[in-house]
Amino acid sequence: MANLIEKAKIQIDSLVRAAYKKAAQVGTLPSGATLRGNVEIPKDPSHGDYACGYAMASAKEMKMAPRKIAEALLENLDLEGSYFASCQIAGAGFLNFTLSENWYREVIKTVESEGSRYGDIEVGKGEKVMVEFVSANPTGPMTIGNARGGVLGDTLSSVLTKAGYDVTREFYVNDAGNQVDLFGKSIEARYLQLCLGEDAVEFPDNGYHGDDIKELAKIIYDEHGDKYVNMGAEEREKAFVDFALPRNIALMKKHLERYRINFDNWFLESSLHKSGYVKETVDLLTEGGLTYEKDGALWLKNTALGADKDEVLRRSNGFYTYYAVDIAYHRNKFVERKFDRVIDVWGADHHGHSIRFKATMGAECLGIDKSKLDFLIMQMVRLVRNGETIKVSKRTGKALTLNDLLDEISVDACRFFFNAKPDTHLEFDLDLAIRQDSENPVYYVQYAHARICSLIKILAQDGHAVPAADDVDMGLLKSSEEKDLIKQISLLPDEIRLAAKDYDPSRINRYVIDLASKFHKFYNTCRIKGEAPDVIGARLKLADTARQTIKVCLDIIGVQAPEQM
RNA sequence: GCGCCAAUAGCUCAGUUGGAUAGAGCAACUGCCUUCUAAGCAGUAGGUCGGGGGUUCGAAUCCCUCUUGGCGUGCCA
Repeated sequence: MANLIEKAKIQIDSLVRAAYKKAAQVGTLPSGATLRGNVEIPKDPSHGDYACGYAMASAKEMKMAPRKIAEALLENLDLEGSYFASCQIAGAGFLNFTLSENWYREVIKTVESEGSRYGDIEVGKGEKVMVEFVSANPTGPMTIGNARGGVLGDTLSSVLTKAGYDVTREFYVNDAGNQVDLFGKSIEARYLQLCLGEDAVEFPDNGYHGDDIKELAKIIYDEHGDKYVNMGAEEREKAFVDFALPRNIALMKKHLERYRINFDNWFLESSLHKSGYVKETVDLLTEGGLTYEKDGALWLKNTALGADKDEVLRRSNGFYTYYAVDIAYHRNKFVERKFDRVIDVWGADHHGHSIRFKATMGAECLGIDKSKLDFLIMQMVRLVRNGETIKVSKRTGKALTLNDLLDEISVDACRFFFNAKPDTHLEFDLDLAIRQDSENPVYYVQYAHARICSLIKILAQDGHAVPAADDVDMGLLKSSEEKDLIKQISLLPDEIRLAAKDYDPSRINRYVIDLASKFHKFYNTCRIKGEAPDVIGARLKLADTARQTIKVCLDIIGVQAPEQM
């Protein structure tokens, strides 16, 4: 449960503070100054393992040259028994620290004792968090956009779990409202076309043109023939929706499971209507003086809450808008289910909505603390095929579905690919993705894992088991490749912290690629078989520690860690 | 028009939240397997960090402005 990086940084901070105290007592530095600045890991290894810029940051207050301050601090620095072997002054006044054996042992021992829980930290303090994601319309199959949102939401949930939050994954099912009516009308039109001929019925404006709608009509037709032709339209549409919607929802569940996403909860929009919760919520807003009527519709005074425009809550035909339902849904999340924090993973096409919606959440009468609602806005996926951008749209039915995608690309490759930084536009080149097998970085990482497994197996045959950390002489791990690998391993808990703080699970991808790279370098430089027994033990232990850490990362991303490739 | 997001090597992207000489992976070129997995490693080459101002010891990073691209601005969701 320890964040190794923080441990090291905190230790440097207290070591330097102690040094300052001593220097002030001796009189080489002015007393009473507050030491400022922070500890970092320099990107250039020749600048030490850890570095701090206290001397520069304090120069103004102490009215001394940064280098002079650094010298005074160094003179009074006592590294005895610490994680650090030495400290040097460099550049404008940086204090550069070099790690000691104590530290390397600490890392190996931490991974050994924490195992699959390595990387777990406690910043979340058990807070109840909901991550709502995918929430695709059940009127059709999930698209490539849902593939991205799915991985982001799922991986973010895993990251937050490791960061110590109590996470609930939720899928919001839009099983009511306009688009469901349109769904029914679309099936109806296809059905009647089957019964009466292509030209007998006009397809509704804005209807769903996808082949999946035709298939649904065909299934109904095959089973029931033309028995619905003479039925009243309303009754018929309802029958079709009652048949097709649960079927589509079941299919989404199945496809998401294939994609290794399992939701804790599937929340039905219709439940909010049935229980009267939508009406109750809108009434609250009216009582709070935040609504008005215009042209027969009920409006929300969202501008009074800081938004750039007002919103319709109830249309003149008496139906509630998605906006009203969304307010009710979020009131349910916070007020009824008492989540400490809610994260909605939305596409960039809902960005404007998210800003206005956040303003609405500030309405006092709702009893919600709007700062507890966060959005993870992900940019759109541009699908490219044969060098051409394909416009993704469910309405026109041209979208590539998630399930079709998984027929062509492995789940591992797909999950790894889509776990990219949320705020960049992602270009998905289908031709490239299909032949991505040996090119995809996911295989680079998996290969490292398989290599280690094989290594351990072969050495076991020679009678060399992976030793316990206490039986390893850390002093034998002295090459830069070995040290770099241990240092990389030590970063994981801090990566979890940052990924959780920034809602950026793609950090784990970058981290584990780096980790695999450090391992491959170690593997090529440091041989194991044929070395002296204590060297074999130390290196085997290091390799196994790397293996465990890779496994933890792949588990977070939802990618398999193969034992052989 | 207004709002939000972006722009870094030929391509896809990093850049530890203001730090030291801007980094990887693909693609190109050169080496390394009779020894633990070559799906790997080492090396070469590739840059006006979209343009211009400003803030300071110090800017790819913060502020202003312009350019280009994406998304939004519905009694759709």
